[in-house]
This record gives sequence, structure tokens and C-alpha cells, in this order.
Amino acid sequence: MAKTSQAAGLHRASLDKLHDLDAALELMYYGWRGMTLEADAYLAKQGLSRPHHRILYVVARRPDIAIGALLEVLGISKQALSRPLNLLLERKLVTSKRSPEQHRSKLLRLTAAGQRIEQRASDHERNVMRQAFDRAGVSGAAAWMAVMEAIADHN
Amino acid sequence: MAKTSQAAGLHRASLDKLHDLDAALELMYYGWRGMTLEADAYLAKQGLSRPHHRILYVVARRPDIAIGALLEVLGISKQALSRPLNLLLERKLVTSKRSPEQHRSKLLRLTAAGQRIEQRASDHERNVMRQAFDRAGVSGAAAWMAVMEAIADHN
DNA sequence: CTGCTCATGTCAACTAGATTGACTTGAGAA
DNA sequence: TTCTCAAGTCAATCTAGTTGACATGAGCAG
Repeated sequence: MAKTSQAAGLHRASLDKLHDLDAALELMYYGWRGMTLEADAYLAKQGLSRPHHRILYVVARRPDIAIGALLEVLGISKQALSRPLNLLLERKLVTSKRSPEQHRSKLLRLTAAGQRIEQRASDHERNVMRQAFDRAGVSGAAAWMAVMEAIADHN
Repeated sequence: MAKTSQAAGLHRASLDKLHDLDAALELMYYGWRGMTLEADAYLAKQGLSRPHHRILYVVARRPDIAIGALLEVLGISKQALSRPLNLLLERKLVTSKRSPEQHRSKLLRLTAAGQRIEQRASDHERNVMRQAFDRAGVSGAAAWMAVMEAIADHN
């Protein structure tokens, strides 16, 4: 046998709980992974990865966003952005044009192909969420959102 | 001014929602970050990072775990484990000894110093969760757990 | 027209966290 | 003795990010 659990660490490890909230910590970890697993597999098939998806996701929701604003939203350096963004431009998933008036800044948009990939990748994630919310019901989903907001906005 | 929002991307970006569940996707992203932010800052002060914490966390909950089992739980390669684990051994946060009978495998344990750091790092994360759960109430916390389980166990 | 600033782009060097593949060592078991 | 198993190590590679320095090109203020 040997490869009993091939992608080891893929399933949730069962660890002793030293504290009350340890289960919650682990659920956050495995939850993130569960949500992104299929999307990442899809992206990998397209030769893309999470940073590319983040760019596509943001540009889809802020058409004509400038490079500088994109950097702000993503929270990374321009040097870190340039590789994945240039790939997306080369592949014509994203277009850039200088704006008529503000000629200094460059405006980004998704092409039709870019929209398709963004949508499919995000769909994988939304489907995971949808299934979980369906099981939890409307009030469960609302409670999840409320807790996550408190965590996200902590401090 | 210029540095209005110094650590850009630290606050939640407000993006248009193209789909119903987009808010949920973003909450998962920012939730993970919100939970780990303070813990990561604490770890960085100790010259450690997330992979070290993961090792400490697991060893704390599985004293006398063997290297091979730890690899399984973490889901990484032994080469990836060796750097952070060796640092923890050098710093005497973790000890390893060969087991009396199964002399082939090496058993890992946290030292008192290792336990202290593990606890403090995890405390930062648990505190974030506790505050969020307090606001949500018992039923809200339970709903959050149920949703996260469904997400984590998706597939 | 000159010079300053702003948005972008690029080069280089570095770090961290991972991978795969190949090989060694030391202990137990057949 | 030989085989296997757990661990360890060496090397090369990849991804995703960092900081620092500098170039370019446009718009603006004088």
C-alpha cells in the first residue's frame, strides 16, 4: 500500500484539542483550503494560479482600474504585480489602455476570455460556499457572514 | 501625505459584487487574514513564521509524533519540513529523541519554551475567534462551525 | 522652455516556502 | 547478509513575494 492517503494533509488531521477554540482555528485553515481547492486546480489547468485569479477578480469588479489602484487593493508591490499581470496581458485576458484625460495612468479591463476564466474560477469557489450555505439555511449563512465580518474587521 | 493607507490592502477593499456570493468569498479571504494577522506579527518578533507555528501547533497536540507522521499531517515534503524544523530544534523549542522500541523513528516534543511560544501564538488567533463568537452568541458560533465544516469537507 | 512630480516600468539581488530527484545512513527484519 | 524503512541531505528548480535604484514619459508650475 504505502500511498494510503496519497495527498497527505488533504483531509483534515485529527489532533487533540488543547483549548476550546482549537477546532475553530483548524476549521479556518481547512475552510480556506476547501474553498480554494477546486478553483486552484482549474486555474492550474489554465496555467494560472492564485495571484492571477486575484488580479482577474479585482479587475472584473473594477473595470478601468488603474495600476496604482490595483496595487493598493491587492496590497503588493508593483514588482510583485508585474509578472502575473504581464502574463495576463500577453495572454490577452486583460487589456490596458491609457485614459483619454488622465494620460498618466493606465486603465485595465478584462477581455471576454479573461471574464470567462475569472467567472469559472470564482464559480468553483462560489459553488463550495453555496453548498455549505444551503445546508446551513438562510440564518446559518447570515450567522457565518456576521462572524467572518467580526474576524475580518478585528482591530 | 502619500502614505494615507500605509499597509495598503490591509483594510478590506470595497469591490462591486458581481454575484450573490462574492461577499462570502471576500470574507473568507479577509477572515483568514484577520485571524492570523496578530499571531504572525508575534511570530515575526520571535524570528518565526507560519510554517514554524504549524509545526509547533501539531507537535503540541501530538506529543511524541514521528517525523513521518508530522509530514503527513502537514502535507508537505520532508525537504520542506527540514528547514523550519531544524530551526526549532536549534532553538530548543522542540526536542527529538529516538524511541526505545521503534528505534527507527524519531519522536518530537515541545520544550517548555516551545510550549510557551505555541500557546502565545495560538492565543492571538483564539482571541480573535473568541471576540467574534462572543458577538455572535452561542448559536451564531455553532452556525459558523457548521458552515466551515461543510466547506472544509466539501468533496 | 525648464524643471518637478506622478504613474508606470524595469533591472537586480534577495528571501521564504515550497517542489522533485537522487543519494546516504543507520536500524530492524527476513 | 541482504532488504526495507525512517530519516537526512544535496542539488536544482519554482512561485511569490520583498527592497532599492533607476528610466521613461506626461502633465503642471514657474
